[in-house]
Amino acid sequence: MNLENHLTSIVKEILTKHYATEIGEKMIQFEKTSKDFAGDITLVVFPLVKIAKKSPVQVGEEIGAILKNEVDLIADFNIVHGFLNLVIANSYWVNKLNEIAIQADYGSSLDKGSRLMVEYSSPNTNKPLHLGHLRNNFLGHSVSRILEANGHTVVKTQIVNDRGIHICKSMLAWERFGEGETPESTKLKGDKFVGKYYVKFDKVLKLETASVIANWEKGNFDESSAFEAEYTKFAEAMAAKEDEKSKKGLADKIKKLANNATPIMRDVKEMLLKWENKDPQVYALWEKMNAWVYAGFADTYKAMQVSFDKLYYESNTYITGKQMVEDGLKKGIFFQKEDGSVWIDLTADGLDEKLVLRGDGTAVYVTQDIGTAQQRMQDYPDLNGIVYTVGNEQDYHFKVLFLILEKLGYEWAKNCHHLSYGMVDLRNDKGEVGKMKSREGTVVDADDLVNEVVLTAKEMTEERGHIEGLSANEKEKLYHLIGLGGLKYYLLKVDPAKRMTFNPEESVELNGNTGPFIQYVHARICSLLRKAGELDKAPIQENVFLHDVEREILKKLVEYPVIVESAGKEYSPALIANYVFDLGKTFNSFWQSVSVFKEEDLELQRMRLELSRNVARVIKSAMYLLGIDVPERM
RNA sequence: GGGCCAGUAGCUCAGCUGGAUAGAGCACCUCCCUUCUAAGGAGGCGGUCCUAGGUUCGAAUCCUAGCUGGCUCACCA
Repeated sequence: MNLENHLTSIVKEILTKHYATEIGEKMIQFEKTSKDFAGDITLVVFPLVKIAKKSPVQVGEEIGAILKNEVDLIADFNIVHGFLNLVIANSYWVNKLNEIAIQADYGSSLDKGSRLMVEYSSPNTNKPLHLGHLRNNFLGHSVSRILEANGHTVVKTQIVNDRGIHICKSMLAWERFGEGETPESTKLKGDKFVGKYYVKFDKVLKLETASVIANWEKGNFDESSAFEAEYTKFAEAMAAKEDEKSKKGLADKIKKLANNATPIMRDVKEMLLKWENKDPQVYALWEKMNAWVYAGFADTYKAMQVSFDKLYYESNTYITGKQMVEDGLKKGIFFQKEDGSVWIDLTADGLDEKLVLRGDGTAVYVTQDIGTAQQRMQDYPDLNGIVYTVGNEQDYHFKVLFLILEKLGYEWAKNCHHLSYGMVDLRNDKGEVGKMKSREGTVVDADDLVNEVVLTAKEMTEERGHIEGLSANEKEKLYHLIGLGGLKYYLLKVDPAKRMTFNPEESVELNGNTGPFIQYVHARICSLLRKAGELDKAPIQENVFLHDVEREILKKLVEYPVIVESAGKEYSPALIANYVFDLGKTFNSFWQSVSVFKEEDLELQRMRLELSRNVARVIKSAMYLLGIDVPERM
């Protein structure tokens, strides 16, 4: 039982007896003692003032005296305003250290949880991974480990977005403009190679769109008569508007219309249709280009040190989705419009009507998501829920998806959770903050960034010169461990729900609230333990003297399992990151002010080594939950 | 326009199930390596917690209204 619960029941009993009236648990509020005052835990006396009918200070004095007298655990107390600060006996903390020291997986829950699936990454196979994917991958990977630490069995997965109009775009561009070149012939990484053709398609599309609009403006609708009526409507509305915002909105609508009227768009739609009909030529092209992309992704995932247990492919699950939509249509859950498109009406739930199948019968995004969920449940019958690590621009999408699954009658729909995270903004040289835009070339490529942080780690480490004696191979591993650890920590320390600003200099920083700072604490402790040699495993005597900073460290160690639990409940690696930084900082303060080997009292020396050893264990464990390795020297 | 999210130090962020004088890191300024790794430590400077009301013994935290920024409401994914 933790200290707070333990004290709550004791205090409740004593006060009920003393004041001869029932004291509710809600009236007994504990909180951490402010570091400006002596004490380990603080009772807020305000709620008790009414019952005792005395001033807060008097009530505090009274209760403090009773507790000190009757409870061994409480060594001393002091009152500041309405706060009763309690000093817990040293022996309590020392015994806690002895308990922690013999627990194998300290911090992990002993309860058997359920089986969960965590989806993350889920890239499109038409362009390389970028900074946004890094946040996604690190989050998903870390949350998987945090859930495991909470007793769950986790299946790490992704849905590979390997089909759809966007994939056909790079295929068409390569077929038309590629002249047979390959990743091998160009020495480009496969994902980068395919991404190049996606960009090429976009360029051609823009040119064609511009020419379509130019024709329309001249009243020339030869090949796009179907668009004439709609265009005229928008154009007239635009001429009537005065303000820039409305004008721009209408201009965008015209652009979208013109997009769809371009020859290249018509061709790519035809290609998608062919693909869904398994046209052999289109299918072979698709397989070839996807293979290039997967080879590229594999390298990136390896460098990022993330992994998956099971992969799902949209190209496979969208069929299940389509079948489910057809079944749902028969059951009356969906309805069909005149043009053959299929919809679901969610207006009764405060949402809109939502398309689930296009007029030409092809699947949309949500169609395959429905199928994917169903397939996962079939593959893992004991699966209790799915966690989707996807950016917050899709909040609405997941509301819709979960609601559709519920309406289709799936019980497990209510256990699905959208782990929504904010986008990563960039800060440019001028200090302006903005989104990544591929058009402006401000997309931060995942491979480039990983290479850069590793290189910085190498330079910094060589400068320090702490690692003489390591082999070249060991050194390379260390640079990777430090660089990547720094990057992961940088992206994980922020609350997932919040959008964050990416600052290139800060992401490779080694001082302050950073991954390497924490890794360094671990390396220092390892150095200390190497010098100490074999430790005596006997429990520490409970009457040893404790410095304030040592008590602080012990309090933090005791807190660790609570942090792991709330990180699991909130799907938040940031809680772990902040905790472990705080632990490291406190330990550094101890390191600086308290010597281990100069201490003449051997029991004290033993306690300090044991304390240090367990700090290192918790750091290693917490960093593992973040997906970060810690070195023994750096 | 409807819905969702956010606004805390010069910058990046904690704190938000109401509690003490609102905390870290970076940046800037002082000190501390003959001592277990200075990728460190000790201290200083720095705040209308977006604004205005309200609830409360007590509000950065809860409620209401407004302001600012973002996302979303596609036969895109």
